[in-house]
Amino acid sequence: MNDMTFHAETRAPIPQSTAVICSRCVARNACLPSGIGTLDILRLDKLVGYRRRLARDEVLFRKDQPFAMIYAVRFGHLKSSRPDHRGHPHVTGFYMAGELLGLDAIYAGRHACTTVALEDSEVCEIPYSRFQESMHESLPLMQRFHAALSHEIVREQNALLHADMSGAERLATLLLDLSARYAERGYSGRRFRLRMSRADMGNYLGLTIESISRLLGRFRDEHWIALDKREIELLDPGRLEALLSAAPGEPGVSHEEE
Amino acid sequence: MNDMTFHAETRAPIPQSTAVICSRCVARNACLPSGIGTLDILRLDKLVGYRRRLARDEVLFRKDQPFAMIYAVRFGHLKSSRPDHRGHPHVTGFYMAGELLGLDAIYAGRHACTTVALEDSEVCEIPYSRFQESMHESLPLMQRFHAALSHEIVREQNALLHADMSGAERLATLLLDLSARYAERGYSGRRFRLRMSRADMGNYLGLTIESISRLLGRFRDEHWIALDKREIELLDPGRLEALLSAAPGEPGVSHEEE
DNA sequence: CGCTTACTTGAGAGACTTCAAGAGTTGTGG
DNA sequence: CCACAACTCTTGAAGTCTCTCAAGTAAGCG
Repeated sequence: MNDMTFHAETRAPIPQSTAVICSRCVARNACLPSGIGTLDILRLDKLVGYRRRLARDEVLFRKDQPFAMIYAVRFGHLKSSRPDHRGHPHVTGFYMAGELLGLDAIYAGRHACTTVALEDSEVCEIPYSRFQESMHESLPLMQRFHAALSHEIVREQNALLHADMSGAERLATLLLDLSARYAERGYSGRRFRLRMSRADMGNYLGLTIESISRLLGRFRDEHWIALDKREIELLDPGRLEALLSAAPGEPGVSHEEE
Repeated sequence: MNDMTFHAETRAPIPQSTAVICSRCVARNACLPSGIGTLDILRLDKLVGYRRRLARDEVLFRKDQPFAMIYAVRFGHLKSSRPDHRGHPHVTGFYMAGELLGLDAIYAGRHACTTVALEDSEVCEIPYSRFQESMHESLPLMQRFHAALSHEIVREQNALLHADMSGAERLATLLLDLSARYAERGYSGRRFRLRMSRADMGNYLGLTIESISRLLGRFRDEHWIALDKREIELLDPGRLEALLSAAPGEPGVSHEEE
């Protein structure tokens, strides 16, 4: 449960940059090094010379800032948000070890969202222009990056499916998504800590904080989850999945087509 | 109004493949050739040797099909959809001239959505492996492609902001988005034809067909739009934008931050 | 230990959905 | 070329879900 926790005695002045080696990174299997050869990992090592520590609530980059770096999460958790049409911030995603940040900035040359640390975290800085040169030299590296970009598109599409889901379904989706991502990283997908506030969850899912609270309470009462503050245990993941697959009166058959 | 209309006498047997020249394509400014040099456009020409015609309702590719090509829309309109957690298809986007299709397939090597033509349309086929080789040779081409991928991420994020919007706001967003994309392409952003059914609009926005119908009716009654079947004219785009920027009792100031 | 922040819980209001029916379009075959 | 069938869209009424408003409790931080 206390897996990915990072204890910082100080919160303000934190060492800024230290050398890093991808091939030994705990996040390597979820990150750019995944699936590429030793030679290309060495290339990454030279590229990713520095990492950056962030205290909780510290901003990694702000919307509209000029784009220069992409970032890979080493440990900790971050959230991205961008103003909606009303100017209110809307959470667009949560990020954990191995995931890439800043990809949405390539298009316009400026960051499309603001990203802050949900807890003390560390990210690798990858200068984008040098990264481009490396990709130009290494086809596998380029392919790996394209896959990462494509993956991000698919993830956004998944989030898009929330549109006509009920509150319970949306919350179940988030819990199962987090669970799967922890499991992918070798952590428990059954017990984990919700790094974000109820407000962030609600904002991300398009629900109010009160609805989140009530839904979590309902899930707890149904014994689908156990809950203690932000510690959560999925007692019956199957029921959560069932929430999604079967609608009232509908079989869970996957018939697509328009 | 009849701008992008394509008349096909026959609907079943359609010529499948013809040579194409990017530098003369009407969609070039919205497509891959945009912003790259003449030399690289020639490179694209050699790459994009063939195009494919689609009759209305014809499937371009299906979810889970092996990924081999990306596609660029020459003319016409298409929609992508993927099954939601209930197995019902959910529209993930509408595509028009110059836009790229199939980007979400790079990650898994299989298409993540099913894409069909909303009307008679034509797309360019770009063999992905050969495209990769070209990008490996040409840095500008690679950069252009990264921008396209990043753009797609931003677009998905925009759609994601729908989460806590009212039905009226969602519909206004779609109408203004379509309007802007037509304007970008040199067509009227004020009068255009809705290529998709009310059902598709509702599905995309997470609303029922009845809600779409009622909302369009309300917009018409308020004289914000004129409507005749699927022909629409934005009589007062400012009011539609106002719907989005100012919430009941809220100034439209853009204060971000968590 | 007191204040701020995070979360929980309750009651009423509003928005969208669901169910149901009807009108308008489009396409096809006689 | 018209008539019927299928499909798309519109409109109405009741129901449900989530939001809004309002306290109140618990936890974290100085």
